[in-house]
Amino acid sequence: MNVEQALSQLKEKGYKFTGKREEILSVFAQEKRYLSAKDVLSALQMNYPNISFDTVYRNLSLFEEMEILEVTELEGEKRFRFQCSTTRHHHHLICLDCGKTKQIHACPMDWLEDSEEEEFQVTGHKFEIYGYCPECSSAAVQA
Amino acid sequence: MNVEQALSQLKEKGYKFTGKREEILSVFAQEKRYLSAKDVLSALQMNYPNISFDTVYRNLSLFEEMEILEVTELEGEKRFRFQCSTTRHHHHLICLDCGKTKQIHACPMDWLEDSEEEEFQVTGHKFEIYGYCPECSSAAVQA
DNA sequence: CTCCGTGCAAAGCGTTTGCACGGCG
DNA sequence: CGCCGTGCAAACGCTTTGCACGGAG
Repeated sequence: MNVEQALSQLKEKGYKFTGKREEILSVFAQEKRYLSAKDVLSALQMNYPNISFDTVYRNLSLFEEMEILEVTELEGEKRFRFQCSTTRHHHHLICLDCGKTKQIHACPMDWLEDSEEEEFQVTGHKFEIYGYCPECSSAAVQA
Repeated sequence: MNVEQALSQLKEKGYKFTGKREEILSVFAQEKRYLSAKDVLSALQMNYPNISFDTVYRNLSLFEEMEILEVTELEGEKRFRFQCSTTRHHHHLICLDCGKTKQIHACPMDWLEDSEEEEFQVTGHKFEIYGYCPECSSAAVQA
């Protein structure tokens, strides 16, 4: 997935093309890490000083719905990142400082014995590993 | 862990014994599932009609700090449950409807190849399976 | 008698929604 | 030129905090 694909997906579904939408997408395309709504707002304020939280939230929700962005909830707030892969199921190591991620292709659900979940009607799961990426952990040592 | 142990732990650390604290603990001891602050408030309002959210939150935080309760964040709100085990690491299947849980003793961290996490300084992880317990899924069918 | 625990009220934070206008298609 | 996207403002839900009083130790 890249910005062009996302934009044409918007067009297909009858959503309009706007400079703000393009820029939100390019921020995610460049950063490739988890960002909060606040992060996105700050990034957009350079070129759009009057942009509001509403617009950011509305577009983030739209992109989530269209599966252009992945979402997770971390420390009480939603974080979004560009979809790594629409086809392959995966999990992440997540840097608690900068939001950078590393993919993990193994999924614990594959290893569970069926007996473990047999009584429950399973609808989803979450597996995330938290920590600090090389850059952020070395910064922490200096501080 | 049971209510008595929790109460004596409070005493040890110099915290006072109050009827509300005891009742919050007994609610968790009886329910043995994830409850939101609102759930706890409702439960306490029977015997303490004037109890406030502040008291509930303050005590939940205290119990969390003392490791009497486990916490997770689900659908934008904190949920608490009585500590299953202070010694053995575990994960849960969680019913999204009633908060009931089923322990899973296997931990995906044990199965990961070390290479996967070598660059990150890992501080924690979350593995939860969501779904509906037998009671709640049969209720859903009827509805 | 001394703090700690509590209720009240207000504020805090992230997020959502109603409204009217302006710009994309 | 019609409707979607936007900014503004207000409201929302969950949680936290300042204050003064009352009850546990």
